[in-house]
Amino acid sequence: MTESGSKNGTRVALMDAAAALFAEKGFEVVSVREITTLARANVASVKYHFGSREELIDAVVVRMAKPVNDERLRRIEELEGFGVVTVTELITAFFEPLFSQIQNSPLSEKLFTKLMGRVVGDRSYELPEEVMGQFREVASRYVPAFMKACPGLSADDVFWRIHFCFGVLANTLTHRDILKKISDGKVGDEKISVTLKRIIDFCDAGFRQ
Amino acid sequence: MTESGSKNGTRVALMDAAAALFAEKGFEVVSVREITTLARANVASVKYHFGSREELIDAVVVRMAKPVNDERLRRIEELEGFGVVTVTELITAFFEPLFSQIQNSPLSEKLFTKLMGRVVGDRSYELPEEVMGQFREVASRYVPAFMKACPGLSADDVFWRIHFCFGVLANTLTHRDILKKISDGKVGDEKISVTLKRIIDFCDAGFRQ
DNA sequence: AAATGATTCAAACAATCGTTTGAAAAATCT
DNA sequence: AGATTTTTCAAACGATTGTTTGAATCATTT
Repeated sequence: MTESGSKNGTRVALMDAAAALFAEKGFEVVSVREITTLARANVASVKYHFGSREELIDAVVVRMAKPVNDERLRRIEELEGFGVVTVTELITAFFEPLFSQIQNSPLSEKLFTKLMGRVVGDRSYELPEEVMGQFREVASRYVPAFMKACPGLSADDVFWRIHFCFGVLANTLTHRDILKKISDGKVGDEKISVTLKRIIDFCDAGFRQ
Repeated sequence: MTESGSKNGTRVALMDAAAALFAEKGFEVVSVREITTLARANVASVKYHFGSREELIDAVVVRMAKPVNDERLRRIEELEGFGVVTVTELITAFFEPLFSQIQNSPLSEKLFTKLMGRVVGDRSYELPEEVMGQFREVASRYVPAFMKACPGLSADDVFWRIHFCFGVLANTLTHRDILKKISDGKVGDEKISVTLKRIIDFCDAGFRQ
């Protein structure tokens, strides 16, 4: 047996435990022993199933990112089939796939969201090459589409604004709970789909200025 | 001698070295020995001058944040003296003070910017209580001002959009170098004042929608 | 110059880190 | 059933972590 059969109990338990801890604390500050303890597995199981701590992180990140980038490609293909594409449509097609797997995830909505924020925004570790490749492909499709949708803008402007959209997204997903603090608990309780709508509207207005 | 005389050589050398390393790598992943080595000081000097690693981080963060929040208060006071205040003015008054000390800093513009991004955006460590207090005071002045400047918006909307502005700011400052990568080196070389103008324009449009 | 206080230093502290070992246990195959 | 492979496990590996010690050195004061 080599791949994702039904009896990979420990393997997925490790990934699930790691995902929950990474979401809460960040990739760099979670120890192998924390993960194995939460997963009720032996310390050595990480080395056995993944090779190293770093490769466990990679596996968790790939599991999060792969379906996202796949659907991003699917959606822009669909969009461009219809002819003219607007900035609003591009931003939506780029952001919405982030949550397509939220139901299939072993994580709660809160943790899923937080981990996704770290995956797209935390650059204190290096993205696995597999994800980098996916992202390069996504970028090669979306960047020209943004250019075409904004004929008045220079390449500089487009790149910067895409970067800003990333910022809004990553920070909001990772630190959605902070809003409750700075608003004395009055703001911040809503489903991620509602928040995503806010994010898209904000980025859309910022992008189109 | 107790405070900031001329012969606090080691103390400020430690803070400068720590600041540079925190900027490059983040607060959590820099060891005391890295800091003392860069500062050409003994390992024990951190304990002697600051008490602990955590308190050294606090000292560095306070040194960054104090002048920022002071000038934020000064500027909103000045603004409100003139009567009606616009969103654009508020965002500008909130963002520009981030770089008022960039010339006085021992760090390069690049590192200063990156560290400032981490100070405002990295929540993997707890802000020192002193900075939290400053920030609560700043928020108590700016949030109502934003409310008043946007009479049509609910409190929820205002809080969320302020949060989004934070996201753009923190992510852009911390990861300004990433833009060079994703644009194949064609975009990303400009003074921080130019980038700040972009950020303010983006946030302004996003806020006012 | 002698005394006092502030600072530096090499060395070691206990704790934790990711990783490795080799044998026991479990599952699978012949 | 026996043989073989896969998986688990307790224990220990060397390296690194933040912190602590106590004596040596420096600066300042009496």
